[in-house]
Amino acid sequence: MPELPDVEVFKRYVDSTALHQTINAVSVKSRQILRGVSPQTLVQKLQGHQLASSRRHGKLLFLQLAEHGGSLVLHFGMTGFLKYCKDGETMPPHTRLLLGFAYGAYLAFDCQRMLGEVAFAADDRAYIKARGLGPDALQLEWEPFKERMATKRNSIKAALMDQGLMAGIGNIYSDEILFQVRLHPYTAVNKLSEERLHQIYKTMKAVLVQAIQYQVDPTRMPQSWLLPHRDPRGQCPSCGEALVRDKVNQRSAYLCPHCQKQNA
DNA sequence: AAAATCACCTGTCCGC
DNA sequence: TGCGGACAGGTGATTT
Repeated sequence: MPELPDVEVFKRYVDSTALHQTINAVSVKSRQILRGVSPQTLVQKLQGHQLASSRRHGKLLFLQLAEHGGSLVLHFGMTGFLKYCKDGETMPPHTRLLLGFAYGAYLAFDCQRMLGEVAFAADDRAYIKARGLGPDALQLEWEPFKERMATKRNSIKAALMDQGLMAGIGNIYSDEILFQVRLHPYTAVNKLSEERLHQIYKTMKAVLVQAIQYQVDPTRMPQSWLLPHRDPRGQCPSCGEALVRDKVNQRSAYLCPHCQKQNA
């Protein structure tokens, strides 16, 4: 679930629910998801403070404390999500971190597979740099996009998902972008014309922006998109041919063998 | 230096 | 019905 559009939806969810409330309880349910911070330190940094603002970079969500107090950093792995629970609502089943607010509400970070991470950053920019992340995919301009792609020789799908090149795109949305530009995921980046690369860039932006507008819900997305059909038994919404599941970088890549030819 | 491979977790679904 | 294995929208460390 949690690629750039998903995390953006999480950000807006937090913005509309959990900001500007004093945190009066911090509960680490699974130490294992903490990255580079002890439970004690996390409690000390958060307890008695408020989440003042939020910022997303790629798939990372920074929940910023007021007055240079640093940020709680959330990475959602493959199964992470947030749930703001009002008084009486039960927390989700795999809650790993729980922030309790006044009046009984709380914010739960649920992460079934434990591949998510909770960290603390004194400085967001420094943290992003230390993690080796490239620019956010929605902030990246065409020229730097082109220059960064020019250093790559591997497949276009792997390049789109390379978080060091740019941050935010994962397996699902790389498939969607490549479907919409009718390009085979194996295609080598250095075989692409500048014109083709520009199409990819424009499509990437459009897909990410629209996915957020659709609340990352495939049932709201146009039937002409790949996502609503991205299933082993799915059919291409353009030509009706059966979709194929292939492997790129150990990940499942869905594509239409008729519409997405290499060298096209 | 970049690209491929494996490892890390939990839960579900598929095929024999 | 039962069980092993593949698979799931993540990344990091290690090897090539």
